[in-house]
Amino acid sequence: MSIGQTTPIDRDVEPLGVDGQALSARGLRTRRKLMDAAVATFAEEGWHDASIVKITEAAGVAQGTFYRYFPSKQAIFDEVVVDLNRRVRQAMSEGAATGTTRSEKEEGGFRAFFEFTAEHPALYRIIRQAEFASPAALHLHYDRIATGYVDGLNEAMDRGDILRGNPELIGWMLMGIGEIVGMRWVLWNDARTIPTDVFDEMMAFIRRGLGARDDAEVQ
Amino acid sequence: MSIGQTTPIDRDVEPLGVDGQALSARGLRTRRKLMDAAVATFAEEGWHDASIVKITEAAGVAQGTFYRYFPSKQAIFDEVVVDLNRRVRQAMSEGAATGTTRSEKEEGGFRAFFEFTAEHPALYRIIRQAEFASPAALHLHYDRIATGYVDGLNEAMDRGDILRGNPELIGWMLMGIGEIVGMRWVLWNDARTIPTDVFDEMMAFIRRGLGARDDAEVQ
DNA sequence: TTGACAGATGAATCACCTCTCATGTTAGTG
DNA sequence: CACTAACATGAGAGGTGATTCATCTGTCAA
Repeated sequence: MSIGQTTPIDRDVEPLGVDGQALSARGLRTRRKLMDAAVATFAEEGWHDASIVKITEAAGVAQGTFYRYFPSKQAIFDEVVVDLNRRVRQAMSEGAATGTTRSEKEEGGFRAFFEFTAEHPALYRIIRQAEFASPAALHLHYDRIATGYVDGLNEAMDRGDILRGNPELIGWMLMGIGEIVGMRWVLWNDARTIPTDVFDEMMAFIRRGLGARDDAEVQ
Repeated sequence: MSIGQTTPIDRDVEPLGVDGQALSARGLRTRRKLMDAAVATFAEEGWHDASIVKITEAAGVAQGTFYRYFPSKQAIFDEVVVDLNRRVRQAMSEGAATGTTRSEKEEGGFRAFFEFTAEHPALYRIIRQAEFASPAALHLHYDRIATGYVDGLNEAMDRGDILRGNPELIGWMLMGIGEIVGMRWVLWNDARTIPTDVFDEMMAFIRRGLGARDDAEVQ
């Protein structure tokens, strides 16, 4: 892969109850219901208005049940961020893997990102919350995505496919472009995906910025 | 100016009290104290933790006084966003005006943006809040900055200084790059300004992306 | 100096929140 | 089929928040 996720996507660990005990199948099911409800509720209502009452209502469990699985509202929020981050990187990685040429792979990652944005607007809304709700989770989210770009960029530079430069900076710039274009043309348009002409021009800008040479089959 | 604010910066209107009455010099002073306190408090504590109690305490007035000037917490937040937006665009516009060549002007706007970010971290923190606290204000913030780019980009295209393309898209991409690079290298580094090498490489990436021809005196 | 009114006050209201806990329920095992 | 450990419940304890309002104070024109 050229420019996309190459670092392996971290796997879920089987979660425990607050008491540190392993969970039964039933417990696991309840915990998942709470996670799903939390994603939806945080995305719709925001950190503060997403109360435990609303989350547990959406999950169809009692308030007390929440505290069998998460020590606090903060804890479930952090886990939601990590979970969404893992999923978007997974999607980008898979998107990049579909192409054969360097350029196709590059585009595949971006396209996957925009599709994920369209299907999970929660990602955006929750990440923006994280500035205050959980700065550490926010940091981690951006860092992990940027890091995902670095290996691919280094390889592309080694092959002479793009100009040599600071891969971290380039990774962050690509992320910034993707984020703002996704917000403007996917989220705000309430679109299933980004308009073709916008996507194409964006990719052309990026290719010129990277100093990309013409396409070549990768590997 | 080439790529920077060209649309005139909207001026403040003299504000009124909640009852619609004009304010005396004393009232104006109190209102300003509340605005300043609100910027600082929203930036430090976030939308929800920035209570009216804390804002009025920071301003040195009683809780009740707040409601003589703002009908609600929401109202002062919106006004804070509009105010910061006006100030950052002002700064970018002035930064762009210092250069003589197209390229210098282009850089001047970005540099001013990063300096503003370093001096007023509140902008970032408050804008991210706005996703939930005031989506309309968020929308307006980004739209106004993007619009500011459009005229400059159109002129540069007409002169043949940069490749022809969708100026709105380009404006948004530049904004996305500035925002994320500012977050990573100014805010997170707690830096007085962006490192030179990062800034230079960012500008080089942008110039290539724009398809900029070599420098020429503007006008 | 005084009258009038804009400006300022802060206790009180009502709403809602997180988190705890004593108690009830479920499901799988011997 | 009884037992028991894991699971689930929801009422409330203990807080905090936005907003209102009856009342007081400062200022300035006459």
